[in-house]
Amino acid sequence: MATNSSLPETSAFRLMVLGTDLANDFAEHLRETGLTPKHLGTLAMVEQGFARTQDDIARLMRVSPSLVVRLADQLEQRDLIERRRDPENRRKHILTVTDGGKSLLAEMGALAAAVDNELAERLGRRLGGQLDEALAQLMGKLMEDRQRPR
Amino acid sequence: MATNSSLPETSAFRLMVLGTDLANDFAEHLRETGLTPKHLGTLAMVEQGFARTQDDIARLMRVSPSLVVRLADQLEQRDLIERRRDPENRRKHILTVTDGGKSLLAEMGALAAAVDNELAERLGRRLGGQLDEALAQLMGKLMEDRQRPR
DNA sequence: CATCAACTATTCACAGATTGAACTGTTCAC
DNA sequence: GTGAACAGTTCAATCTGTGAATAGTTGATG
Repeated sequence: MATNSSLPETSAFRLMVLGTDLANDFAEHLRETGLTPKHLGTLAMVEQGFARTQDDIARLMRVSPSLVVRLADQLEQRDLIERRRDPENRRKHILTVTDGGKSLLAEMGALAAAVDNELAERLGRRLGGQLDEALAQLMGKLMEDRQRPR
Repeated sequence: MATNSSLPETSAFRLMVLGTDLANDFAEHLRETGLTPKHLGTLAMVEQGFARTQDDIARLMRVSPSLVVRLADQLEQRDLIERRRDPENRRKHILTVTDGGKSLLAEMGALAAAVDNELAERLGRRLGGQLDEALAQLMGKLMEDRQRPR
């Protein structure tokens, strides 16, 4: 019966649909800033310590290095991040989130928290908690997997 | 403490990241066909009975009607769907998935099932099952919410 | 039944996102 | 010291996705 996997009945598909739909929500709320969910992802990865350089971002988010240049350019223009050369390895740019960046993250964090509440409401406390736990674990594993291997 | 919602620690954010990452996986596997995850979503929504017309697709996936035209064009060119006028309302195009379309869905379903297995493996049977249940409920609610309201 | 607004799909031109190739400067191995 | 690999950048080209304008269809309203 495992082989009777109608695509729409899989968790993978549902995760994709729900995730991209949520990305649309974030995109809508970011529209006025001229930023995209990828900009937000960049900001979050840096603040969280998962990424230090542009190369890290490219690997974690699976986008081309040239796109990361653009994302970083635009974030820098808006004073949301700073780029400075790594003294240890002058090829690298070390990224840091500015106060403005943290403030944007907080704002989007509030939106995310509202969504979380809606999820909890829809699923009930118990199942909602399980979802949180599962997602946290998967996210952790994803970040772990992408730390080194390309 | 609910207000100390660091964006990267929210389920909403994780759902977005994991979902879009998964969409990349699907996109990669679809690359040879020249299709995108949105094409796949269209196919799935139609087969599943959530969508009958192009307008339904636009509403469910939150994309512009003009994009749906293109998606449908390309799916039709590849004989994955059929478009025929609704006799009851000749403005509408009723969409149906062809055998070829079902075959592609099955292929992608196999990929999705493999991902599901990996999820189950990573989370353990119990938590994996909870994730499945939560996603199924959320997906159902999403489809329900988008049946009528724009 | 004539009119007009809403609905569904379409076309088109455009803005924005993303990539790959070519290049610069830097580091590291030999 | 030479050359390969690495981090970042630039540029041109492609692909996605949208909004505006349009056509045909339906339904409501007078």
